[in-house]
Amino acid sequence: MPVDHLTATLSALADPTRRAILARLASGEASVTELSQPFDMTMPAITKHLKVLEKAGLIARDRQAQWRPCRLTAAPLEEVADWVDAYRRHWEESLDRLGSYLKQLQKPKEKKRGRTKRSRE
Amino acid sequence: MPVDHLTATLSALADPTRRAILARLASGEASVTELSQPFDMTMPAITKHLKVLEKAGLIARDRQAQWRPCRLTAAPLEEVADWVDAYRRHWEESLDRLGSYLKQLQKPKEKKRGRTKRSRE
DNA sequence: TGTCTATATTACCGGCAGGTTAATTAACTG
DNA sequence: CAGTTAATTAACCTGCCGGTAATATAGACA
Repeated sequence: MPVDHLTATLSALADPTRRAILARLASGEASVTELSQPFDMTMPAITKHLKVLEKAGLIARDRQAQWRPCRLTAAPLEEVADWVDAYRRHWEESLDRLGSYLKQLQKPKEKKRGRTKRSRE
Repeated sequence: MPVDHLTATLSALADPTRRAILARLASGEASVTELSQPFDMTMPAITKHLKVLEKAGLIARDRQAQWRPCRLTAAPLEEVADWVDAYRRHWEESLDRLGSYLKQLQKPKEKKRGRTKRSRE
């Protein structure tokens, strides 16, 4: 129960079962029993996972008779997207470095040795 | 030590200390002592966090004399970005719903003629 | 009413995550 | 070589997490 919103969201997402639940809910509401079908796991376990997701604000629960269907509320994911996006430059840069490293492998260097056989650019 | 790559990454990111370490490394290499400065935490604790980050492939470690500086290797974050992006439609949709709800509030001309002096909020 | 169905709650357990202190390795320095 | 600095390892504690079984609650329906 971290006050930190992002931490709560990422903790919730860190479990594969919970991600699977979200994936299922992406295609529409579902009851707890429905949600528990694909998993080799008892219902209380699923209920616990749902509580974690609910606290993170990733799902919401309705109440129709004895069913308490869940639906996806994806808003907190935007915060995750924003956070990770701040690092986009870094992973793209490393791809660039890989690219220029490969390029550098196939053409002789220009800096160190003064003027030798330079190719274009 | 989950085999699941995405799970390892998200688990690593779920800790605020580890995210702070990544943020620090985004501005350049740092030694373990440097990294531990901002935190009220002993060095072995930091070492453990670094191990988690390293297993997730989010940092790499060099070796210069008795220092073992860390640097950011952000590649795994791309997987996170891709995963969360699959849900972008869902949170944007809910924003759309909010948007049209607000719009509907301030111009009730066609469908509903209400205009019953709602309190703002 | 009683019973069936769907779900939640309680109590419990094993294991791991995150922290500590103390000891240890590794590399430089005088 | 001894001493210092940097970092890791070892041993340990504690609390939470993910699971279980058993029980309770709430609504549907005979």
